[in-house]
Amino acid sequence: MKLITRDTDYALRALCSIAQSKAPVTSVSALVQELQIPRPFLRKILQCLNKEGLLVSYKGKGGGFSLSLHPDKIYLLDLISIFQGDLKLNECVFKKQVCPNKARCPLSKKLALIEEQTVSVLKDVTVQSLVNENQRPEYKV
Amino acid sequence: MKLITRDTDYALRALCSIAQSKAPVTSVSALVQELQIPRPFLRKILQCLNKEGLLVSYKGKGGGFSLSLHPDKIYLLDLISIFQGDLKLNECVFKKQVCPNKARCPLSKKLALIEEQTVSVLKDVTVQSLVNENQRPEYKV
DNA sequence: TGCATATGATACCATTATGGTATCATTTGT
DNA sequence: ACAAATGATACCATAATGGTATCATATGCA
Ligand code: FES
Ligand code: FES
Repeated sequence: MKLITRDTDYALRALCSIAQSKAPVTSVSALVQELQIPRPFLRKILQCLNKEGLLVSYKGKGGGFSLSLHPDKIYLLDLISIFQGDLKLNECVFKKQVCPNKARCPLSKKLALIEEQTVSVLKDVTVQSLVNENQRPEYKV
Repeated sequence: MKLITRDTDYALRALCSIAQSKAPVTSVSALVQELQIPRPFLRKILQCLNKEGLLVSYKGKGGGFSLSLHPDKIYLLDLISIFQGDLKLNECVFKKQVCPNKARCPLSKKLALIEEQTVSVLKDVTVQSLVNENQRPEYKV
């Protein structure tokens, strides 16, 4: 079971990379160079992030992307939401015949608890928390 | 993100149904009748559970399946393991260039924590815990 | 003994999600 | 004007999921 899919992953890496860049804008080429992500796929992802308001784009020569939010305000949970939809673990195990009394269903309760715990753990993972902090070299890849 | 896939779900329902049955063996026909699961798919699942040692099968007229373990010893986690493989949330976000220092990666730690919590919540979900207990009608479906 | 009824084994198929390409249009610095 | 960048969009390949189809084998019973 993948909690984080490829596009979310790539988006996260790209955002971290842009956040760490000294230049005011970062081009796709620079990111491809650094992250080794397939160029057209990365472009699609960045365009999406732009539409979602996480990036600002600059067209034309010397163009590229820059963050439109402080790295502290870019949450992994938002990326997951964008690329994978809302984190819903399981609506109900009994798909067709829905539980007559969901509130009393023990499994349903446990799934809800797991979801809650998961969100709680992920909620303070931001781009900021992944870069620079203690100079973690792994996130500069 | 689905924590529980269709076959795991169906297997769980079937096992609960067999556990609740008064008869010594339960036929596929009876289960199809009760659970409204596509017959050939259910057969495949039951054959799998038989191979895995969770069910005993009886061929021929009047045949069917019965539990080979006490419902208390049939864990949802085992079903998940059988049908979905081991519950690994994410080996590593950076797929190709693996972290030079995994132990220091904050995201990796969080994913491990989530996995741990998830297992911890699920580990006492057994067939027994889902049937009869307080006569929950929803699990008799 | 023979047959209906049940599971065992296995191969195949349809749909969807994921991961990725390809192409052309538009903007912009020089 | 032109090269260098992104915007938009349609398409494609692979794998996972969910499901079928078919034939072989075992068994209870008339
Ligand atoms: S099975 Fe639907 S909520 Fe319990
Ligand atoms: S990114 Fe691989 S363990 Fe942190």
